Amino acid sequence: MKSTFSQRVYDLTAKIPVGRVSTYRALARTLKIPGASRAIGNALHKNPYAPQVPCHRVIKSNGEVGGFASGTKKKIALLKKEGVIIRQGKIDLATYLYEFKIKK
DNA sequence: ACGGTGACGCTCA
DNA sequence: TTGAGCGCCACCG
Repeated sequence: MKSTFSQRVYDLTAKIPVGRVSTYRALARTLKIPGASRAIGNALHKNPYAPQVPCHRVIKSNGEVGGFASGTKKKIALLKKEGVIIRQGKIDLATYLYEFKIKK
């Protein structure tokens, strides 16, 4: 369906299951635009589908929570509630990272 | 149409 | 390992 880059980001983000997280980088790769990691953050920042799109489940590729419109602290708190254990503001990607199916 | 900004990523020192 | 710089793409004014 014709939609903007951001729209696809929201769609993928909404597919992230509870207790799991994804990275800006992973989303960009899924959209076939590996270098659009920054644009991902930009899209989620505006995120018009707030409760519908769990943008707090999207973190940086290095495991850091990254940023959040309501505050990084809030983001971490939400993730912890979801069952994600965070250490030093970092998340275990090997344990919680959710990988999307990369279309080819 | 143009330029600046931004919830990032990677390389180099 | 930590810190700083450059490059990336999409959106807003």
